[in-house]
Amino acid sequence: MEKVLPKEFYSRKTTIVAKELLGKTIVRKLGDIRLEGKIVETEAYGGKDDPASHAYRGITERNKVMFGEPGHTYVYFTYGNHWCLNFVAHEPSKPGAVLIRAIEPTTGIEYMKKFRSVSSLENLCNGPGKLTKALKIDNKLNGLDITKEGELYVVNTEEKTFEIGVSTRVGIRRGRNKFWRFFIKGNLFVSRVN
DNA sequence: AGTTAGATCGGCT
DNA sequence: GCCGATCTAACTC
Repeated sequence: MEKVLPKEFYSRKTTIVAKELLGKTIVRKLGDIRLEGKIVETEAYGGKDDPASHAYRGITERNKVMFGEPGHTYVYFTYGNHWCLNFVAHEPSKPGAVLIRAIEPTTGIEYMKKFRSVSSLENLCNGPGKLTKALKIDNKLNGLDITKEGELYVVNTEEKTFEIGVSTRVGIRRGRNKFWRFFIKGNLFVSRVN
């Protein structure tokens, strides 16, 4: 049996969860198709303390899941054609979510390539908009419980030792002073090197 | 190798 | 209206 990460895993400080998610495996089920990838890059987004976060200005129809139960997805649309995948993770009564920025594809690679119409493995999932397309993730998966074995969940894969890199976040205007981006050092599938 | 336009949705200083 | 937690394709150098 698989060890699905429980709700308690996500019920901690958002930055801690972002770091802890590195090396874990995302499982995406599409009927009989099974897609998997190892998380190699994440970013933490907070609440009132974080001007870069959607939750900064309080609760809205779009961001309300960031204020809800940890261990659910927050999927949103941006720049006209891109979906971004987040996992809700925070301490009680504080909003927060972890943006999945890159994964290393491990299972179902041929399907992912087809969904993205690219042939290069390195460029398959090395960016937030790319991995959602490869895994066929869109707003239908918003608010999904990822602590249960369903269409999408995260399993605790073998602990391997790796060095964690830390940097400022990517592609934001405000909140550039925070070092809330985490990635596996030296991993080929990280979206960019700082 | 590096830069730029275009795509085109939803939530707001 | 406008701008964003982006990516691709199509250009130029």
